[in-house]
Amino acid sequence: MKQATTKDRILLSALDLFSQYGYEAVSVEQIAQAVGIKAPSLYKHYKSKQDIFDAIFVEMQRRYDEQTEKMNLHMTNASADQNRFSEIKADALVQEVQKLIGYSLHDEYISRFRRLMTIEQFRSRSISALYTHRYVNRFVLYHEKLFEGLIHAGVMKDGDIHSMALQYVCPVLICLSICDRQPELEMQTMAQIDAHIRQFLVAYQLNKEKM
Amino acid sequence: MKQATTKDRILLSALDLFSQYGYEAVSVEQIAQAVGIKAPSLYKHYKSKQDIFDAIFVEMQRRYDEQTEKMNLHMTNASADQNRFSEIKADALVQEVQKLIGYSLHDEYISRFRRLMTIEQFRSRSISALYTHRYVNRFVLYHEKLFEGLIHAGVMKDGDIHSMALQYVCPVLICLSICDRQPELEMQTMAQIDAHIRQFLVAYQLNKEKM
DNA sequence: GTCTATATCCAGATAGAC
DNA sequence: GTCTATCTGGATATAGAC
Repeated sequence: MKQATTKDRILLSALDLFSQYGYEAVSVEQIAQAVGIKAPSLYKHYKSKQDIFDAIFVEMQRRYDEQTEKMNLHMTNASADQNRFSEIKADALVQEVQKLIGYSLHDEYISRFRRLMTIEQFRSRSISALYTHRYVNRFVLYHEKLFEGLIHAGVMKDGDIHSMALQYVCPVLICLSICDRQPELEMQTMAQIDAHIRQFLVAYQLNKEKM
Repeated sequence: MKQATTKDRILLSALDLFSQYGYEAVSVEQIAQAVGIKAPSLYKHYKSKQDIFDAIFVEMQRRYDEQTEKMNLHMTNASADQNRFSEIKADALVQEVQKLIGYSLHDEYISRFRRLMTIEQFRSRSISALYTHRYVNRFVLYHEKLFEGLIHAGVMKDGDIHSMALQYVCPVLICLSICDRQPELEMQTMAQIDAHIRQFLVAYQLNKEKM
């Protein structure tokens, strides 16, 4: 575990500023100031302002891949997740989702990068597509598979799995976006996620006694 | 019905450019060029670039109020909506939602302003709050009231109305944001909204025969 | 109300000393 | 690897002719 280099600190400061004000609105001098150096010194680490922006994307892609790899280990056998779900203890499920959301909200790289993506999403096709994939479809697709298995296992009511996945995932995503925008609402938003998950289970969990 | 003045055309062009690239990234010269004049001419209509930005917000607030007033006339007696819903013909409901979404997507002011809000949402508290209210809470609150009435009328299953409203509204909002980002996905996204609404009715509509 | 010319300013980036 | 000094371009905005 090595300490953060100046190059790393520049990247994080730039990410912080870009994610709040947008790329164009932030000057190189501001970034340098946040790091505690003068603007020209910064050019020893990155060859241009655009270079810093690009480096942010490379770094976040690296972190994303790293994370995805871990998750794959955790669920190559997607059945593992299904087993966890098939008991569907509401309390445990809620806690797990909230833990993930909390991480996603408070990690200084992940949350800032998501905000950066949000405000730069209309600038290029590739960013648009990346946004939809990473912040919407990935979660929907995961839950489609999960629900498919749960229906097959007779734990969940049958239905259109894509719509069910949307109904489960989208409220969480919207709550996340609210917290990104208004961190002061985090507690009450978390409570809404709690209620949402429980209501979803009421609506879609198969009541075995009645079968 | 008077034709658009130069001042109006400046506002619309600026809105168009700001909504794609952000305020800072757009130059006054670009706006002028889009209108077909030179930058200095623009200062006869607005006293600064910031003044144009502010005028956009004033104009959109005016349009919003105008729209809201119409809707209030249409539903001061919220029961009117409940009556429409209480029959809940899926086809009609789907069509109505898709019509609203289509309008919201293709109106040259509304869609651009929503994109502008999206990319400027982190720059000030007031914009953040405005965003959450206008693009999330307004719809959730409306459907909470609606569902409350429908449950009371015995048309819909009982449950946590806030969560139910989230599950109905959020997938639509997410689909809208996808279309804002990737207009080429509009058709398939509309189909997803269709399926979502039908699935929601399956999950939450009370089956009267079984009562 | 539009233009050309111009003032002013500031940001990104480089040169070169230490 | 950091600094000061500086170059350069481009942006906002103004002045004043038509």
